[in-house]
Amino acid sequence: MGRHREFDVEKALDAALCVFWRKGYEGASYADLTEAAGVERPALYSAFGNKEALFRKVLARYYERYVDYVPAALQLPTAREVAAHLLQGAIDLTTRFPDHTGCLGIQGVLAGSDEAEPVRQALIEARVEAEAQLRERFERAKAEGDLPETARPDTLAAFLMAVLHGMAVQAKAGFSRETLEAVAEQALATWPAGKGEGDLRVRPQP
Amino acid sequence: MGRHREFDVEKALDAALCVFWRKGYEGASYADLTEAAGVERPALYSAFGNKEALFRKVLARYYERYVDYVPAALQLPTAREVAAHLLQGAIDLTTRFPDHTGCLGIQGVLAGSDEAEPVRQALIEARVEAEAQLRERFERAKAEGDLPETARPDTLAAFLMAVLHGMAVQAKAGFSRETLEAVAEQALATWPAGKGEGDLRVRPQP
DNA sequence: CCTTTTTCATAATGACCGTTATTAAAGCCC
DNA sequence: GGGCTTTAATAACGGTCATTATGAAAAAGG
Repeated sequence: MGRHREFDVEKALDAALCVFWRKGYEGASYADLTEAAGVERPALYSAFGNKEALFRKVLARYYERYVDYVPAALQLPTAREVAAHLLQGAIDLTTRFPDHTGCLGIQGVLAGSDEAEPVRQALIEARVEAEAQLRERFERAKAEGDLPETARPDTLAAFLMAVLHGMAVQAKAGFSRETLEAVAEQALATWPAGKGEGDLRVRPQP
Repeated sequence: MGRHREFDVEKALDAALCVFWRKGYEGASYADLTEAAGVERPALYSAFGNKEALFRKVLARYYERYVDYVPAALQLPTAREVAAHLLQGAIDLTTRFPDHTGCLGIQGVLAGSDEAEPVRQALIEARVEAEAQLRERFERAKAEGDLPETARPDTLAAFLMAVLHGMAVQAKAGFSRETLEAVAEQALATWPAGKGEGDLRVRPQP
């Protein structure tokens, strides 16, 4: 029983996602959030809890709906394809929307006040977990022979994450998709070749 | 004539530098700044102007005193040495101080409120200028033959900057110096060889 | 229809933000 | 040493922050 909720929770979350993406966790105020969502303050609190809880819900949504290329990439057959797909996916994500470029997981809280420390740690943990998945995938690739015996899966994972993070910083600075694709290609040029892999380009032509 | 200033302006700037480095521009409050500097609020205002002016002074100091390895690197004889020195310098800078890791130029304002937009743009411009200097250096290297004719100086500059930014993000997340050195080595593994350059390691052993 | 329950909107909360009067203290010139 | 200038310290400024009390509006049950 009781009154029905009038606003669309999904749309409100999407609006909050955009605001956090653009301004980061601490840079986004409730004035921004309520204006974007078209919903009054108490409605956001009753629906999502406080600001940190709202951000965590938004972050989960972000990973589900925008960073879904990561699990997809991890299932590709070779380590090189995994890396190439991750790079291309990150470029798409960080440059697709002109009004909120970059990556929420990076610019959410890179540095901030003590009050934002839990959120900052949450973002770090998410990145660490992603890197661990990547390392495990490359260990498998090494076992399967599509990475050479001399390859270091942990280093490759850390390197790839560094390039991804750096491209996210550049995307937030307004870099073009073309520039980022050149960066990705250069990153892949370093990629150790497995058995019978000679073509080192991002998207091999037939 | 008039009363002499009692606090050390240089030390106050150093203190503010540390605070901004740790918490970013908007994350640092005047309560933090005055406590770190041991100086009351009005003294900071009369000596440096408002928060943005203080940050810009701090940023200039940061480049002078901490990022001085960049102009030094640009004068090295080969493009590869330039890249290697930049990578090593960034690793040193971003991991040397355990209480303020990462890079002020990155985590100062990556994303923030509208009020921080001018500072954000200033940081972007500084990075763009650094990348332009790097590109020019690599163009010279190409002309001098220590980069091959197929090399793209703009791409190499953007790639190197991406790796540097990514390492700064990782350093702020607490990554160890050893990990970052492995990342740097992997980044250099792709480096296009000039005439008679075969050794692609970061620090060649005798 | 009336009560109950939930949501809505208005507006207020205390705390902290960056910034600045205001007043007292300290040093130089005449 | 008095007048003048600059700095120091206290305390306040208006504004915005995240958060919430309050009461009206709306829907369901009995």
